Amino acid sequence: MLIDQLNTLKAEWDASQSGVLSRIPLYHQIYTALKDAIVNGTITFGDKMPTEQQLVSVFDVSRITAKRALDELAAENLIVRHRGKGSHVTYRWEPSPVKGPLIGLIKNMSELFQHSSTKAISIEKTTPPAEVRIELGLEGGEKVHKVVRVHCDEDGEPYAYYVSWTVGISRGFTRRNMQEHSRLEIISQNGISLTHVKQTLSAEPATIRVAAALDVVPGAALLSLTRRSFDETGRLVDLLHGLYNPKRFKYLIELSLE
Amino acid sequence: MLIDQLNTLKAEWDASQSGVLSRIPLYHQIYTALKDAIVNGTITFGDKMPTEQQLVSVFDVSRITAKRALDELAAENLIVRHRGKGSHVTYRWEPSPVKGPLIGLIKNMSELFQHSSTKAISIEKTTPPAEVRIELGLEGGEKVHKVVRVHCDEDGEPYAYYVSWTVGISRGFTRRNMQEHSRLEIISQNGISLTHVKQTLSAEPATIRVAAALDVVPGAALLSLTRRSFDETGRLVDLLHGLYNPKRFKYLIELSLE
DNA sequence: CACTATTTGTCCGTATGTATG
DNA sequence: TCATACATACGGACAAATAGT
Repeated sequence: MLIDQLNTLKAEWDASQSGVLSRIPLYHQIYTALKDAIVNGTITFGDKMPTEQQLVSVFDVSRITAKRALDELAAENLIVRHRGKGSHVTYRWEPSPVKGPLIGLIKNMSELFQHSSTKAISIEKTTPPAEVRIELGLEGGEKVHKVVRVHCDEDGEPYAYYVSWTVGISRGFTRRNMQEHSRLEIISQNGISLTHVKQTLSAEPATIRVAAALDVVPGAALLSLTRRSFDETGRLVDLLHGLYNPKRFKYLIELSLE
Repeated sequence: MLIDQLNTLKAEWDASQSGVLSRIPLYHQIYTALKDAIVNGTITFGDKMPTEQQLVSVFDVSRITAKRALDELAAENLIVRHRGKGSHVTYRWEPSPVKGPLIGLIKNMSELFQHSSTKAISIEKTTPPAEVRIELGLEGGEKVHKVVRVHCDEDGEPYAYYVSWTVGISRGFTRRNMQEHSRLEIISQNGISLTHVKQTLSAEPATIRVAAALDVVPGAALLSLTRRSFDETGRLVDLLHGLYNPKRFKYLIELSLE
């Protein structure tokens, strides 16, 4: 490992020495910094790790602390340590190919629908929670269509979890019908034309329920999409909340600049 | 605070009890869970906090640990504590779902730049990790410009963490210059015209370093953006990886349908 | 008014983990 | 390896303020 690479690690380490990080043990912070460099391929197989003395001088810690950081890497078989020779990386980095469906704007939605299978978990007419009720402009006990779905890719692996609330639907929201037609098609069949859409993308941790459906651990980071669809009068008729497994799904935006 | 709200917190806490988080003190983890509930408005002004004994039984910790979590909240003036009465929330939550800036397509970038302050953590020429090296088509030891930045909103709260790798830059990547000009402007000044951009949006958990910079818990779900910028010959010249705190930042897409 | 349960404040001792020199 | 210091976490004990019976 080059000394300036080490200084780079130190610089970023210094910049983040506030808040939560200060509560984490020093040796573990150094261990993490070095581990990141190894698993990212910045230091590759066979490279020499910084010596304990280098870590002592660069990170300004005691030798025991530096030693422990390296020991933990050795315990994970990321490096090997030899007296007189130093520590060397044994982890072989391999590029991870990106797979899974990519989605762009809403036009691609129907295409996406063809290349993936949808499983409706629940279709019901019920009273929405307060947040949703206010957004849809509903009275107290009014019921609307709630649909929970899971999308799977070609291999049958789940990658998306949807919860949607739709007002003004009188027919078509049946399990059989939703296997053949997309939700937007059914809304259109009910005489509602959606003219305006607002989407926000964000991220949120997986709840236990969603984690089980998407085959991830609870608390895992998920890409989240909130789509508000308005009709020609500007009324919100459809509220969609989508959660995506980032391993199997990415949101692609491609643009040319002039 | 209702007991089932507390159990919800505990469930989320359990879910994230793997990996990095376990190195953070118990009292601080509980403190964070409660603080999130307060600043998110789950528990609002005047509400009663869980008692020390409730925390003890729900989180299965000693009273000292539970007490310290509440004491830290009191030290931040988020709650007040009284003998015999319990602890009550003094923080007034205002319902602004998105405090930070909203961003759409790349045209808004310069505008975004004006409404937020940028802090460059490190600017240097170094050898990138293998992943980046392959994408940029570099030989083994070649060095490129690496810039790590943090964006803050009007209140000075950090909401974005950027790491960028740029090839073919000979001048202008200095700390002073980057305070006045955006990175894309400097690239343009170097005679490189970016004609094509590919962006993918995804989600990933915060590393301890990023967590510290963005003032979130390690492992928290972050919105991630990867932007690949190409010049007129189709060569990748800039690789940007952005991480956004979803509490302060959402990616808005607004479209009209025909 | 006393009595009691609740809830926080303060103190003790002990064990373990972290970090230095 | 040793001695030292500090932080974390546990269990327990008692005191003091509050609210209800």
